[in-house]
Amino acid sequence: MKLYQEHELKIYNSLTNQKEVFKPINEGHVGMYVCGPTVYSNVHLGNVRTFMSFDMVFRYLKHIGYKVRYVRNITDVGHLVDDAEEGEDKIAKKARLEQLEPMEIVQKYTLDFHDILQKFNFIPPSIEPTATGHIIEQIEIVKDIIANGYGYEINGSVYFDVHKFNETNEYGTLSKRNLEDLVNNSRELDGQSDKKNPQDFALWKNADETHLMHWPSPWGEKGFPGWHLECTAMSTKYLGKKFDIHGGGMDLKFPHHESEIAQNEACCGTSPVNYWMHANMLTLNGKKMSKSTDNNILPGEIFSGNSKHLSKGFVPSVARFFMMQAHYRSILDFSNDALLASEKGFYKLMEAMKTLDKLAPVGDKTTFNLEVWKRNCYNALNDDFNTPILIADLFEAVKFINQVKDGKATVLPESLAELKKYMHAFVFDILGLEQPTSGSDDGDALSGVVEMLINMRNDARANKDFVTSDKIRDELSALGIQLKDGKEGTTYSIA
RNA sequence: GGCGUCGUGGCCGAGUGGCUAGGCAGAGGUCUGCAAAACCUUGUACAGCGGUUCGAAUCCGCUCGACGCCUCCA
Repeated sequence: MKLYQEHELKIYNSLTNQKEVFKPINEGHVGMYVCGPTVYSNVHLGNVRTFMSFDMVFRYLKHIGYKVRYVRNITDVGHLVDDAEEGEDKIAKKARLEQLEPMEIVQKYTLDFHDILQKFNFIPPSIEPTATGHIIEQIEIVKDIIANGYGYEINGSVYFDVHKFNETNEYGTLSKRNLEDLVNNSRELDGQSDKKNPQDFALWKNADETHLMHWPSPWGEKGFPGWHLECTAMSTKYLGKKFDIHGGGMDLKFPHHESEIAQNEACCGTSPVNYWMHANMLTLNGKKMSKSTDNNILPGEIFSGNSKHLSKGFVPSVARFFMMQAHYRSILDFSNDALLASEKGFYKLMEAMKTLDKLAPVGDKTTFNLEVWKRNCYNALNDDFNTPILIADLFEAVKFINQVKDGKATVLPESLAELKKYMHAFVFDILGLEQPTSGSDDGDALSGVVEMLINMRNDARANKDFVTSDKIRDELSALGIQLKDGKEGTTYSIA
């Protein structure tokens, strides 16, 4: 089902720094890899934004008819705390600090990660492989890289020879750096290194006595893989030596993604990815989030409102809507005020969706150009997934829906069905928003009680007993139930 | 120090060589017993200074400012 074939999907490719028409390697299929979290602490909000952007990409690709294999890994070993020789594995360090087995840490934070993403209404990826589950594949790749002359072994560790690689290939194509600059601008790192050059990176590390996670390899009894290696191993295994889309946060461009390219070229003879996509950072009150300076907020704190940065809690879809109102390649600043404004807009949209579901066709023509509107929506998404523009178009439809409700516009049955179909697709399927649960759905006791009070209030109003009617309205309002008097009678919503 | 991104109306946030972004807030109106909601009307923004152009907020240069990466981070 190619819904809008005549308007091609364009993706901004970080490799070329321009928008390119998307052409998958295999017609009708898309392979997409996104670097997942290192599960050594609670997933943080910026991380969520990145994954949310790709969740939307995943949703849209599926919507326009692609069969998508979406791989998002879990890094559960190998991510060093720093790049110096004394660097410690993040998982291992946390395990030591919390006095837990490394795999307990991994389990704890993997559960947290899944819990948070589920609350944000993410669609799970097709495959969610772990680094520890692919040690053999990683060792094989290291062997290939050594065999091809781009890796060297020293004291049980194996490093990637960036300088050697640069003689035959080009290192730095993605991050637009050249090796010479890297050499000249490398910071001096403390600690002596086995590396030939500071630019080299670890493929396999020898594990010392204190290391809890280790595996046997051709280079020693105890060792563990380097961070960049897992993504090469897992993307190659599940998507092939060359695949369509690779995503991740902007900050992974260098060195992580750059190294992935080098590894892939070194072991497979080809650059791994056709379209590199990088999501931009989320700042908090204008500054980068950082755990060390407490300019930081956890996703769970948004829901509870239990943060000094927030005046109240917000349902997950509000945060999702807020993020979708910005383009994924723009820096987005998270703040209480911005969230409050988004919340209002979000509920306006959700109210319109409820209205739409109940709307009946009226009149002998449709006073809204559905075709143009639909095309605008698809054009927005096809233009590098421009969700802010899509949302602006959605509000055009909201206006129309409310006008029909108020008898100021008309809609034919087929147009209404079409509008419902596409509004649902855009709002729920693609943006991934969710209608907040409220008691206004029929059936439960609360709605019966509210209906009863509405009837009592309307009786009072009919008798001009406004003291009573206002009392009912005000007290319901205090309980978070807001009454709305419309032409068709009184409705209500629960905050 | 090197590389890069960005600076839009009260706020958030798109876009762009000439044509309405949108949301929130504000103002006026319709509706209402009064509200709320909804609807209608309303805002002549694009850091500063030069340059290119018939025309620039959009292209170029410089200045100032913010931010990011270069070092674990999405």
